[in-house]
Amino acid sequence: MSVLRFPNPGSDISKMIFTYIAIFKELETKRNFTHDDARDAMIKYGLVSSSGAIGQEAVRRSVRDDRSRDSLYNQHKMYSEFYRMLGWYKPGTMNTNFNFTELSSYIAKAEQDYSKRIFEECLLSIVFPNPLVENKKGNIIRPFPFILRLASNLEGVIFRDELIVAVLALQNDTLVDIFEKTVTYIKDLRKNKRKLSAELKKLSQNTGIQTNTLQNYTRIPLGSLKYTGWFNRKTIRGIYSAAMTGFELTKNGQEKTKLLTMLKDIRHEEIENFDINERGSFTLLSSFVFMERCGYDITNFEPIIIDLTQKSNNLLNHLGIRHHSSIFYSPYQQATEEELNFAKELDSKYE
DNA sequence: ACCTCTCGAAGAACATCGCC
DNA sequence: GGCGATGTTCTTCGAGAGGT
Repeated sequence: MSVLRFPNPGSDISKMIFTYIAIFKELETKRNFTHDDARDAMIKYGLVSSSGAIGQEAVRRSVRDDRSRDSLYNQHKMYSEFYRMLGWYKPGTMNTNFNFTELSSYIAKAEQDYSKRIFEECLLSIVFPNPLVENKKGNIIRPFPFILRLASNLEGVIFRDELIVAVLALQNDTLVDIFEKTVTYIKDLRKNKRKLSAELKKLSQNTGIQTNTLQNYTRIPLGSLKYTGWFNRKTIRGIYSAAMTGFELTKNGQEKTKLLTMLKDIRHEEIENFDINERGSFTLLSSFVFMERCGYDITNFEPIIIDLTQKSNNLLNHLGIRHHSSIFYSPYQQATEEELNFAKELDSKYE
């Protein structure tokens, strides 16, 4: 039994995006930038504080001999975990330095609306396992589509602690009937609040993780549900015995859920046995689909897309994909370095 | 080969505020 | 007045660098 862990740098998503753009602007040309480099960029824009101070004073107060106790260092460390999940950072030469992914320039240079759409797509594409973030626990899950689907099958509402016991604690979301089982599980919990609390406590005991900490894990997920406008946070009465803060699907969220049902959720494991020509072509193809879903016009690339579809034909058939628009796969978050390099080279040949 | 020590990743907790 | 959200700070642990 293990729990999917999200870092807890905060829950203000727009700030995290703004921070990313600031870091990108400062370090765009730097290869293998470190936590300290990024910290300096954050400081420059007044985006972090430490011990009640900002700017260089914050740096001064934050620095410890033991780096693991350095608060600003830790802040960026947690940001970096999330950016990696989103496919915005990729590992550099070491575990402690980073490079920007292809997406970075789109995010930083995009109009406000585009950066939000890119965030949404990346959020939906967060999936474990993946090559960017190690997850030692081994949970297999694409959490956000699962959450949307759950809510829409449960009176349009989901609660924080349900998210922990039913989603973060889920071991494998690809098992047959797992979705239906999870719905039933939550319906049963909803008979009374004590049952939910008991489940949370049980999970805490089984995993050795404090309930406090488990709740820390939900900050980014819940912040994201709000930021995207898929959910509203409000006091919900009538589901549990007492009134409780919950998250209610908006019209926006309902539409997104519906859209997702038409897509084929692809995990890297399903394609890893194909040869690199197929995988590389598919990687490039999926990047066009990804950008289109972010709102970019790709009609000019139609001939390339047709060619790539042919080149990855076996793979697409294997997945049961008839048209590229149903591909639900983020190359920035799921593809290996080998596949990305192949795709890049292929792309340059088309120009 | 084994030992030691450092450091970063991961994990946990504290502090405070606002709201029901 | 208690709960939840959030920003911030503190703790644990194991990998691996470097010494013997």
